Order: sequence, then structure tokens, then C-alpha cells
Amino acid sequence: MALEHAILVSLLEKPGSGYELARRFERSIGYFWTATHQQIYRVLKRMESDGWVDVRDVPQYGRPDKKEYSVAAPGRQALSAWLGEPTEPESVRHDLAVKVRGAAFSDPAALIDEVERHREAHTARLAHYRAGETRDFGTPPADGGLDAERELQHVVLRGGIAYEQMMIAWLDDVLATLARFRTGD
Amino acid sequence: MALEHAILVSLLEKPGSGYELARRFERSIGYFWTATHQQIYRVLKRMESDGWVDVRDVPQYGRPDKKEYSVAAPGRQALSAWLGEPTEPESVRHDLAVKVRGAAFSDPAALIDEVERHREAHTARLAHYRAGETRDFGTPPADGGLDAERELQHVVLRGGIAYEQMMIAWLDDVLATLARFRTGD
DNA sequence: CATTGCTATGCAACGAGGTGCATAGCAGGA
DNA sequence: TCCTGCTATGCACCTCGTTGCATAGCAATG
Repeated sequence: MALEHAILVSLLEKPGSGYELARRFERSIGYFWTATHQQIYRVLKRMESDGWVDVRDVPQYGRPDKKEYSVAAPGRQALSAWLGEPTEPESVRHDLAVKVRGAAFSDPAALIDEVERHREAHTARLAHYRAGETRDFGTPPADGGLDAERELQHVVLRGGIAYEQMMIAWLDDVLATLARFRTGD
Repeated sequence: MALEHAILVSLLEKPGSGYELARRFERSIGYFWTATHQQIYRVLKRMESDGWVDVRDVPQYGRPDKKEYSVAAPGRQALSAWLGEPTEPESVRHDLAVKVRGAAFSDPAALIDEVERHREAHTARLAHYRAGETRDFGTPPADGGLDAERELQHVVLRGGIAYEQMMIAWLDDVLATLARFRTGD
């Protein structure tokens, strides 16, 4: 399990409440690790009782109070330990690949709409990534120095961009292949 | 859930036992959808009681008997229905991306070995895919016709190849980035 | 004959993840 | 005033996936 570690990284980048973490998991971090708010609250509880994070009640005006979590020393150690131990091949779940192979036993052309929907979703995400890259990494840092946090976030984002580009190209390949089996071919 | 559908596709491509399915999930299908043998046996039971698959006892000599499953009409219908309904963005789990962002708060250089291990794994898988492509799709089909099953399997394999190439290129990018934070830089 | 190893099937238990629902404060508009 | 909507936290339940273990047939090896 690595949700705890993803939360540690997010809290190290910036302390926040469970609700704020949930929103981060809908954008930046969420593109590489998904989690719902219930999952996050549950794990935060456990991390708190394990002493990995500290909690601070933050009264707010104009909205409900919140609990702000930040990483404690044992949490940092746990993260370092995890970084050091080998993690294995992320288990893949590409339902679209299953569908493409399954289309051979049904109507291949019926899958075209679905593939196009996915292509649009990936195109939108690519545009989103690129906008983020321009916004956050378009200009070199003010001090001109080497900022590990910034550089490593950037290389992860480049990975996201490469992934989306690859997917779009592959989906075009799929569409071209499916088109060859159109009825009346 | 789509394990049932992955099993349907695999059984349509070739009927087989739970054991044989489990082995297929370690290679071809397994590159896009993972499953353990316990999971497969459990789901096969449910699919059988739902009438999606038929079972046939196959006595074997020199090894234990087996139950050979094949897809029944309702199973085919279920697959077609699933192909038609929209499936959503595969939930991503890239622990390596989390680790890379986390490395900013630990020793970035300590991650190099781990990234190299992943690079080797992806290189090996790419070689495996390419060997499979040459073996199965290196020469055009004997009848020269358009075989949907064959063509669609090929396009999925091309997707796997594209994915591995992208990953290797990205991991090189990560390694170059991490190297800039070596101690004594 | 005992051990190892592969084929083949399965149970039990646990933990992770997801869905639905509940609660509550407060703002803004109909 | 009521309703909608956003922030904020949480419980209960159920399914999926994984781990460990058990059983059993048969072959090959020492």
C-alpha cells in the first residue's frame, strides 16, 4: 500500500486538511494515484495514531473549522524507508485493451465511439498538463538555483505528458485498425 | 469490474481451464489486466452459476483432470453489452511517480537504483513484446485475408510496445534529473 | 521409497478501495 | 424562508484483490 506515502509526499509539499488532500487527489497527485475522501480520512486517522502526522485544529470563519495535518518525524522516516525499498511493477488495468481484443467477437465498429471518447479525454488531459507546465515551469526559478522539489515535480509532469501523447497516438492506431472492419468494408 | 469480461475474451480466443487462464494472465492478457488464480476460480464459479460459461470435465492422463470452460450465449451477450457501455478513465497507480516527488524530501540519489531496476524491467518486457510480435505477426496470414482477432491482438500489442518505449524514455529523463542532485553536485 | 516439482482446484481471512449516506456550518439566491 | 451549494468530516457496508494454506494426481529424480 502506498496511499499513506502519497499523502506524506503531498503533506510535505504543503500541509493541509483531509478535504484539501482530497481535492489535490482530484488534480496533481491524483493523476498518478487516485483516492476518495473517505479513503483519505480513514488513512489520516491511522497515520495520526501511528504518529506519522501531527494535527492542528484550525478555526475558520465563513466556513467550517478544519484539521490541518503536517508530517511528523516518524512520517518522514517512514517515507525515506519506503523510498529505499524496492517496489514492484505497478499492476496494470487497461480495460480499453480488453475491449479492443473483445471487439473481435462482437462488432468492431461499435467500439469506435468509445475509443474516440477516450481519445478526447486524453487530449483534454494533455492540454491541461501543458497549461500547468507553462504556468509552473515556463520561466526559470527567480534565484536560478537547483530546486529538487520543483525539478522532480517537473519530471513527473513530463511523464504525464509523455503518457498522454503515447496514448493519443495509440488510440489513433486503434481507430485506424477498427475502421478496416467497418461493415461494408 | 471487468475481470469477468477479460475472462470472456480469453475464453473466446480459446476455451480452457481456470489453471490455463491463470497462466494466460501471467503473460498476454496479464500485461493489461492482472489476476491471481484464486480470483479466477472464484469468478469462474460465479460466471458458471450465471450461465455465462459452460463447463466440461476433461479427463487427462499423466496429469490431474481439468474443467474446461467455454463461453455460452449469455456470456457473449454480456460481453457485447459491456463493449457498448462507456467505461471510464482507468484509475492510475504509478508508485514510481509518487516516489520521484517524494525523493525531494529525502535523498534523491538514493532513488537511482530503484529507477534503474524499473528501467531494466521495462526493457526486458519490451524485448519480450517485440519477440512476440515477430513470432505472431512477423509474416502476413497465409490466406492474406483480414482477420479481426489477429489484427486487434496486434494493435493491443503495439500499444504495449509504445507504452514500454515511452516508459524507458521517461525513466532516462528521471535518471538524468536525479543525477543533477547527486551529493557533491 | 522419499522428495521435489508441476498440474489442477479450492477455502479462509484480511485489508484495500469504493458507494451510499449522514451530519453540520455557512453563504447566496429565489 | 427555503433551497441549493460549497466546505468539512465521518460511518457502514460491500466488493475486490491478495496472502496463506490445503488437497490431490502424477512424473521424474536420487
